[in-house]
Amino acid sequence: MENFVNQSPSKRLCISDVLTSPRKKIKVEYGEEMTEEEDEDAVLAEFSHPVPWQKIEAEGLDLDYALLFSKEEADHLFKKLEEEVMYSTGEEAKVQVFGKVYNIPRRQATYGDAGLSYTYSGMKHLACTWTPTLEYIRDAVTKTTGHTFNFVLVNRYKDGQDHIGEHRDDEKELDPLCPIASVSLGAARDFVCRHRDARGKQSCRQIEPVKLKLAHGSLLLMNQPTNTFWYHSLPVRKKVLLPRINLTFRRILLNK
DNA sequence: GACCAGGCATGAGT
DNA sequence: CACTCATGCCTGGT
Repeated sequence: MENFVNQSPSKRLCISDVLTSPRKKIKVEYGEEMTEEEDEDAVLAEFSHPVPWQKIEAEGLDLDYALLFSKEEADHLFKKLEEEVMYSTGEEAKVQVFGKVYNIPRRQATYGDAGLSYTYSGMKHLACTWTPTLEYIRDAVTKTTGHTFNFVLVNRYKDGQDHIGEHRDDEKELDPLCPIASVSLGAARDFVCRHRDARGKQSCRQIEPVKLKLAHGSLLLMNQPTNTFWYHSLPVRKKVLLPRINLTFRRILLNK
């Protein structure tokens, strides 16, 4: 546990904890200065309260972590997603690894702008049209980060047995200028990142893995060039008994 | 018992 | 064409 990144909320905020909002930089301290611009825009104001971001950096790794939703709002969003999201079944829920076909150890769904599709792990997935709750969360992420997204991959882990193995989100069809924004709802889960050169028996480098606990209502931004050099996974955690829903918002390049 | 790292030995993508 | 490498499970260590 000792090499987990310290995510204690009591962490003292400092001047470097600054977020670039769509319109301007917002100081992190509470008792923020409200500008005329924000005053006018109630919708923006809803999510432009100072979010205390935590920057997580290592060689070739650049993450931003924050709590985006209160417990109450996150509870509500989780419940709505449980009602709205329809997950893949049958062939769409299988994956081929080392020549063998398996059912994926989680439930998965793809939503996004009309006509979009996303290919990963050799499978092409057509996006369903956005649900109201997915649009709401997407817009909250956009207001907080200044990035727009046209696609979301939904992963539901029913308990600590459900998981995802080490991989990179390095698909060619992703817009390299846009980070992947990962929203967590439900049970907190460990999230492990490993540098590509520190994997395997004859790994050429000794680089410590970066471990995070992704909390209910949190947002993790995976900035460039993280996905070029670092693999990430959500390992099995036998003691976790409750479900978690993860939304990874992405920008897919058109006409690809 | 929980967790982790390595092996897998086929096949798709570049 | 000759590579690289895998969003999975299993096994044997700690």
